[in-house]
Amino acid sequence: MEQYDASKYEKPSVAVDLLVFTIEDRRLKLLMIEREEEPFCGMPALPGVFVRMDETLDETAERGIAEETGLSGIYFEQLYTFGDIHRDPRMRIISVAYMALVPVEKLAYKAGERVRTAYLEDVEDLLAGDKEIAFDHRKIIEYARWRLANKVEYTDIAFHLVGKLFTLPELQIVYEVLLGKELYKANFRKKMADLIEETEYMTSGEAHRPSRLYRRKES
Amino acid sequence: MEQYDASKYEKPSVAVDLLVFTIEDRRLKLLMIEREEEPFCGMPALPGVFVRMDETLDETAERGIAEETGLSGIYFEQLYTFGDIHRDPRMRIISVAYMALVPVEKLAYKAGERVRTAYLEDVEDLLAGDKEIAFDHRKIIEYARWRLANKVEYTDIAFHLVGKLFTLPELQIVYEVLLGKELYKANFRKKMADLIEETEYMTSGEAHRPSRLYRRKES
DNA sequence: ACAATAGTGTCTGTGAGACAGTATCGA
DNA sequence: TCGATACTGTCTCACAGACACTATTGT
Repeated sequence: MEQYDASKYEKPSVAVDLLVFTIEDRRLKLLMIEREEEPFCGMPALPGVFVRMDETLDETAERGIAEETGLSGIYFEQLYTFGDIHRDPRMRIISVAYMALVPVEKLAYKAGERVRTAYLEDVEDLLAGDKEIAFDHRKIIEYARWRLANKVEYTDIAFHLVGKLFTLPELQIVYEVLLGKELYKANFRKKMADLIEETEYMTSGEAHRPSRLYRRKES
Repeated sequence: MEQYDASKYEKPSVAVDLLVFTIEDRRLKLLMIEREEEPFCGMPALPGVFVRMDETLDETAERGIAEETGLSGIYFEQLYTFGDIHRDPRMRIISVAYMALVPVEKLAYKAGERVRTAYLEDVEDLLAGDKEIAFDHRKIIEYARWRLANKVEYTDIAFHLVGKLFTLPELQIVYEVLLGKELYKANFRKKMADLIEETEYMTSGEAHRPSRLYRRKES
């Protein structure tokens, strides 16, 4: 890095692209926007914001999430950085992709106050077929989808897609959607046993046996 | 991203920092350089290069690896992007960290022709104590160390740290060093059985039973 | 013969997978 | 009572862990 005065050279722009995932009606959904300008006008795209000089990448991501959803304090993590030269045909933009996970109730709660026109799109539908997606965002979404399926197997990431209190059938649906396959409830409960704590609460009002509510064990 | 003309604003510089790992004498080693300028003059640092406008991030990483080691075609992957505001006290530099893995024989072979003064440092020694490391490179190295230990458990990443032909005891050492614990050879061999193929070759010349050479199964 | 390392056979416990059964609500 | 979903008990099988044993080289 020595012998190189960076200020003399042309620099790329740096942006953060956001993948806000949630689960609704047993389907994985992603927050998308419809582009209203060229290039890729009219096509679905990931929401994104440019990195400002006075904020870290994580702060940029937080700001972007707040702008799109009105929410703060939700779970997010850096995904990958995409740096192909012409990924944006206008100019060189390096994009640091961030993935956020929100329980759908939180998202619904803030939907009315949303600043920009963002909508939830079914991820499997979006990726199926050859539907066009702006920029290299298809690749980004495919990578995130893959990472999500992977991480659910060896981390507790699924808990970010349910609320503070949840039933085991509800949590099981999250796992099933992310893994793309059905699980046996008996085995699922055994596997989760060490990660959760019973509460005294039960669901009610539905035409079948109520379900106990659990919380995540802190440990 | 609309309504924002990036060209009007000040932009950060983007660099690629490199973590070239190898295993030597049953220890994990990392290619480091000694800084010869302020800031952090005299301190160990990761080699790094700035991203040029006409190359992707992967190409930047390849170029950097070639500059430091003279090698091309070795395994590398993007690690994480570090974007703290003052991680470089001179100016805003966003760093995309890349991790490369090389069998030590390859590195030794090219050591004579090295362009810059880089040297191998024992990673555990480097991270132990409070030895100072330039920039936020300690954090980057710790993250890479953690990721390596993690990935060895659920990927085939360890194979990149041995040559095309290797003995099972040799491969086991790689696993043991990355995991930081000893393994039982009988169990290790069973676990590897599906991933490797016997060759007709054996080691020779050492004062004990020769060892069969294997290669990675393509499958 | 001995030191040193390579390689094998086998027992055990744990945990995933599979499935059949019981429990409890509203209608 | 019935439909629907919540929840439990238990069998099997694969595999990780542990350990004791045998094999083959150079000196």
